[in-house]
This record gives sequence, C-alpha cells and structure tokens, in this order.
Amino acid sequence: MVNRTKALVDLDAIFAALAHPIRRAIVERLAGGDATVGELAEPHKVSLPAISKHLRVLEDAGLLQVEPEGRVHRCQLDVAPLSTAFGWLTRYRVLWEDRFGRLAEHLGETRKTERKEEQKHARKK
Amino acid sequence: MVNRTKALVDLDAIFAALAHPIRRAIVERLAGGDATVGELAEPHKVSLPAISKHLRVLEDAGLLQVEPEGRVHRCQLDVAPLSTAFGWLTRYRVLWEDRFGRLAEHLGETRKTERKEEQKHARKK
DNA sequence: GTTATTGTTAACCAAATCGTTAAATATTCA
DNA sequence: TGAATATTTAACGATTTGGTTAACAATAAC
Repeated sequence: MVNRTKALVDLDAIFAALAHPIRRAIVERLAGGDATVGELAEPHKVSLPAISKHLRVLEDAGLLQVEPEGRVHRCQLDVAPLSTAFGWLTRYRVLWEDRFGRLAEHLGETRKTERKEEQKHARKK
Repeated sequence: MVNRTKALVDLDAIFAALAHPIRRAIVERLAGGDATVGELAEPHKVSLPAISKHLRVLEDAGLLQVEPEGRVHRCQLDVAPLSTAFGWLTRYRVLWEDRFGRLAEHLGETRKTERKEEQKHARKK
C-alpha cells in the first residue's frame, strides 16, 4: 500500500511559505527534480544559512522532504500542500472564469445599485 | 471597452495576504457579495483596528476595493489576484493530478536510485 | 590524521506582522 | 447643536521574519 502520511499542514503555513520569491524559486527548481542544498542555493545571492532557513520554512509547510546522503542533503518536493492551496483557490475559480462576461462583478454592481436605490428611497432629501 | 486596470500586484503580497485565517475568511465572505467593514469584522473576535489592518493588507495585495458610502465603507472582492495565485499553482498541477499513478514521485525516486547506483560504482568499498 | 566540503546551529539585528487601547475623523440622527 | 455610529490612525509591545557572520558537526578526500 502506498504511504498515505499526508501533509496535515494548514493553509497558513503553506501560503506563508509561498509568499517569498526565493522559496517559490526553490519550489520551481524542485518541480524539475530533486536537488541538494548547495544546488538550490546556487542561483541566489543570499548566504547559505539564509537558504537553510528557507528550506526549514518549506519543510514545516510540508512542501519539502530532506534526506541526508553522505555529506549532501537531498531535497525532494512534496506537492500535497500545493494541491491543498490549489484546492482552496479552486473554490473561487468561478469568480474569474465565468463565461457569462464578468458575472461576478455584475452581481456586485447590481447589489450596490440596489442599495443605492434603497438609500434614495430612505432619505427624503 | 472594459476596464483593464488589472492587479499588477506580485505573488509575494498575494500569498502573504492569503496566509492569515482572518483574511481568508474575509475573502470567503466577500466571495458571497459585498460587505461593510463592520459586517466583515462581526464574525471575528479581534478588535476593529485589527480588522482594519487586515483589510489594508488585502487592499495592498489588490484583493479588495473599498468605497466609502456615507459613514460605512463598502468592500468588494477583486478576484484577479486569486487568479494570479491560481495561475502560479497551475504550473505544477500535473505533479499531483497525473493520471499515471504518482508519476512525479516515481520520477524523484528513480533519480535518487540512479544517484545511489552512481555512488555505488564510484566508491570502491 | 589532517584538510576540504557540505550543511546546520547560534547569536545577533532590522524590519515586518499582529494584536492591543486611546484618540481622531466623518457621517448620520435626534 | 450635540450624541451616536462607523471606521481609521497613532502609539505601543510581543513575536516572527529574513538576513548576516562565526562557530560547529559530519562526511569525503588526500
């Protein structure tokens, strides 16, 4: 049976982990295959400890698994949290992908107009 | 022509804005229609200034437009940044939605195995 | 066994985040 | 006009974040 120890990490940590450009770059890099810490650090102009901290943030968000191999630490992406974030956003997908031409904004406008009409009727002036 | 002044806000601000449960709750609430600041604050047990700050974060991320109407401020969701975040995640969607049964992880495992073989051959012991 | 290499941890610092309470602003109501 | 309502701004504090340099640990290589 497949390992089903899944990312029980919450959206707070996931979105926060994705909110830094270096960490997103690391995710992008790992999407193309595993890499060592040094390889992940190489494109960026910050110190190695800084990268180490970013990796820890990704790990705490469940996005990363690190496995020591000799003196090298190999990093593997875990996409489950990405799927979790994607799932949250998907709930609102219809709001920008409606094929009825900006349906959502029309709804908003309609309600606003309705309220303005109410106000017009409410105040005598 | 439709207004195309679009959310030029970067992913940093968008993901950071979504990284707090109160702000996500506000987004969810606004997805159902506009609301005033007071209405948005009501479900939460933090002070009004705290809510005001959250709204500012959402506004800075382009997720929110606020329009004063008398003494209430009406808040409207702008979904463009959600779409932006969704778009970023979509690039990796194949990694968890592949229909070949965990293709991505097999790729990772395969590469790792290959490396282990290389090492086996490299070291004489 | 020393020396390099790879990476983490510790200690520190500046800035940002998230909350508070108190005061200020603006609008409506009586 | 004055009081109530809705919301923001100011000032403060605790915690977190994101970076640094220096020191440490573990493995590999000579």
